Amino acid sequence: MNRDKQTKKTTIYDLAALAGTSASAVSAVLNGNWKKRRISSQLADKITRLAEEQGYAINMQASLLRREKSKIIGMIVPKYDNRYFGSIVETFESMARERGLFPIITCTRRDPELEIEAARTMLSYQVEWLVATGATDPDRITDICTASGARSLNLDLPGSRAPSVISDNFAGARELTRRILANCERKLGKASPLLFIGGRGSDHNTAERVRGFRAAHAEAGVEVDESHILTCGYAPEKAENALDALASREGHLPAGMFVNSTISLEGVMRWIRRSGRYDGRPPIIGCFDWDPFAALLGDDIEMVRQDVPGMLNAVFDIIDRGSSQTPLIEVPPVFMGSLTGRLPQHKPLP
Amino acid sequence: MNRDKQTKKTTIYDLAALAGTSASAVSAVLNGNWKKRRISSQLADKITRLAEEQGYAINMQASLLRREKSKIIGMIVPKYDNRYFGSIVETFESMARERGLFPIITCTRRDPELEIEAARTMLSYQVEWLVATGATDPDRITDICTASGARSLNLDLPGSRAPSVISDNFAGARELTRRILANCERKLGKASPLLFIGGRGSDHNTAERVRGFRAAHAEAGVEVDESHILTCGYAPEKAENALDALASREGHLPAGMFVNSTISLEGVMRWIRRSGRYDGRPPIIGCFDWDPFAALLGDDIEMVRQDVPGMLNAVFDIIDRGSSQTPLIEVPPVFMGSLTGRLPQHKPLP
DNA sequence: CTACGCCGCTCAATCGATGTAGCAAAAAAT
DNA sequence: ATTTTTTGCTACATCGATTGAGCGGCGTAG
Repeated sequence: MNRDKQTKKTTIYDLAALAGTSASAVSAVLNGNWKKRRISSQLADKITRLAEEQGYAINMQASLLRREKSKIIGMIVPKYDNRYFGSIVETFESMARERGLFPIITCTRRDPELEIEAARTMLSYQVEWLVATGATDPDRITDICTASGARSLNLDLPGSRAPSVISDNFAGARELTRRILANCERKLGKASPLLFIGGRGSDHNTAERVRGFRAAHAEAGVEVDESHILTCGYAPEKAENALDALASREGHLPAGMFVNSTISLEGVMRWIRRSGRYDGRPPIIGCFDWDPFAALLGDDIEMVRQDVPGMLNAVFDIIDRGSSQTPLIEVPPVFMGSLTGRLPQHKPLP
Repeated sequence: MNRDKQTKKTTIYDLAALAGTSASAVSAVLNGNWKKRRISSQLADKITRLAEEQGYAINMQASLLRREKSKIIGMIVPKYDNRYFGSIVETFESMARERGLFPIITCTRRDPELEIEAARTMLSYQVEWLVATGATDPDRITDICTASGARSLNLDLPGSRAPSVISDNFAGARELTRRILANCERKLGKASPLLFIGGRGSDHNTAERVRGFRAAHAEAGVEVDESHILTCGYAPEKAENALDALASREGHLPAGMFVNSTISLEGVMRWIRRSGRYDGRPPIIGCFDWDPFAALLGDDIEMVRQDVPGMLNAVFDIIDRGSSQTPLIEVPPVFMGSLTGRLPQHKPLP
């Protein structure tokens, strides 16, 4: 066990040699159960000091190989480039760390292949839990995890074989639509049917939001124009193209819009600027998602903010309890003005 | 080596038993060097098929413990909540994966303690490289890495003991300032000294940007007002507070502003709305950083976009070459209109 | 004076994958 | 027919940390 200072890393065997003791003692001291193993505090101190001096860092690979629990928790996310997912990832990381778990996160760029590959890779690293955020095929991921003895959990988009935590898309969308309709009425004298743009028609969230959109129209006695429901996908360009197509086939454009995400809103805003079709009388806009700058764009653009801390509290509740049911938890989103407060923080551990 | 189907994971020993062969053969087949080890293709096929059937996933902890290289690459970032860092992380991940490296990323919330702790944790996981993004004390991280035989590399903020890849802050800020001054002149008839807001006076980037800011003023023959250089920190609230303080002590506010990041811009925009001090004649704004919505805010808010793909190309050039010099690489940022194109993608591997 | 227990530690097996060394059988060379 | 080479595989040590079992020595009770 002779090692060059620079090249090789210090191991417990090196420390044992230096301290004139055994590797077991060093291990026991450094992982904190030296009391249980009846190591004297003199020896403990000596070993601790030596470890410090030598800049010892445990080899997790070795440690995890031996232990039964890895304390690693994985998350896959579609993108990092908006506030919603950014905030999910940041909150997830700090809540995981609070619990002594090591978070590993991977961005799958909305690529179904990559989602599966990422899940497999994470299982190779022995994750105990995998949180699949906005996954295209959550049940597939659940199956892969189950086969490897890991637990999985869906966030943002629900699956049927693992617990799912999502926004209350129906109620959120209904309330958002109400507000846009009210703004229309206030500004234009009367409520007129809105445009729905963005999202995939096939995904649960978009379907629920369309349902809320319809419900609010029905309440207000306004008839929905079916050709104005444009679930064209999430990318900004897709929204732009959809609007181009709509504008070229219709002379009259809707006075108000329900935009299904900030990603789509990016395309919508660009199109409004570029096309000049709304010059003078900008459309009344509501967006299912929040962004600090987007919130400042119009005079009163309505934004629903998904309650990220609330959703992650629910996620970690499930993890902490380790329950094996598969509930669908719907967290109400929050309505907030552009200049007012912030979301509550996630609740710290007791 | 008898295992319950559900609870325990399949290992190469299980597969060996099923195939009636040895663990070495299984290992050789599954990691692809069975030709070299002279395993017959019949056996290889059989093992591959069995692995597939059993849903075998390699135990990376065991594999990495045995191998000399981990192929793990770490990155620490201050925040996920803006486009700059989001894009850095996303590009980093995909470039790492292209090279067969496994990226692990941690967000340190601009907390110096957490930076160090995160670095140590990553070293425990045997990272071969650690990219410290926007670190408060990059050299400390370099030292910790060196002590463990890992390489490190600074991104966004430079250090002195490891290679650093940063934006060309001086030239970028000078050009941005020129443009803001030109916009002032165009709109107001004459160029007047600008306000500089955001960033930490102590950090390299802010210092360089202030230098560029001064250089452009000097070129234009405009004198800088020293009391209008507000390096108040990055958080939105800090910018708001600084503007409050400025407004309460001065009657006349600057006609134009150089905002040091989108984070600070968030506070600046909120303040402008809230205070009403600029009603009617909004300030001419330039921002050192880019955000799609912020770009749409004013009529022509100037934004410099840091060349993230370019910076990460430089980062991975260093990693690929494995050179041990410590250069400071300054990547020119890009000026782009709010409605025009996108940054070039990172260059794929040959 | 023996017996029993506690203290403070060490030994050695183990986790799963890897790779070197080596072995038996078949094929090729002499 | 014997030697050499090649083929196709197995045995075993190894990576570093963990942990159950166990072992001397000392103190104390009987």
